[in-house]
Amino acid sequence: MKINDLYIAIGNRIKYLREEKGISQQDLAARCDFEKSNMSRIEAGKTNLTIKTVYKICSALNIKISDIFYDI
Amino acid sequence: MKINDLYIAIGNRIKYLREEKGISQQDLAARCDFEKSNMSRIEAGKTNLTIKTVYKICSALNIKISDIFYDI
DNA sequence: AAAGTGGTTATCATATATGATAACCAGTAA
DNA sequence: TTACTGGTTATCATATATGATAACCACTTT
Repeated sequence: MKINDLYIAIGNRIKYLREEKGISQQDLAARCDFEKSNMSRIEAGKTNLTIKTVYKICSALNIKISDIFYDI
Repeated sequence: MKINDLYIAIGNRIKYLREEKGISQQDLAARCDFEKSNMSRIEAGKTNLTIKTVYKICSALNIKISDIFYDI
């Protein structure tokens, strides 16, 4: 897998898990303490996330980090 | 879990998986195309890894990304 | 002794993730 | 119409991860 495809897969996974919880991008962003624009960037797979950011998102979604990488 | 404990847990996990494969830090670093000093820093949990770096390490160890976060 | 292996720590420059702001679009409600 | 919600994109400053180098330690081998 190419690295950009990995970013996109992670973004898609976050989007899927977020929608599963029925919350909006801006809600999730608020729970993570950052702006909705950044959440959009993340879900679009436009950034090479750090573990800290993944951790914030997982905490906000109340899931484990491994849930993000399930089947990746 | 505090964020620094997460970094340390990930570093420990990488160390464990590396030793399981019976390779040295410097070998793993070489496979990842970076210096052994950086590998030491990573295993010590002194850095907030990016996905790209995790990906390089997993590729070098021939494991899945989710293996790094197993039980974390 | 000298050389090699495995690992740690400090330091630096450079690339880039993050956090923030603003402008924008589409759809819906008042 | 206006206002609100949900999302996207561009841009910027600042913080920091990465990549690299060097010095160092302990241990083993020659």
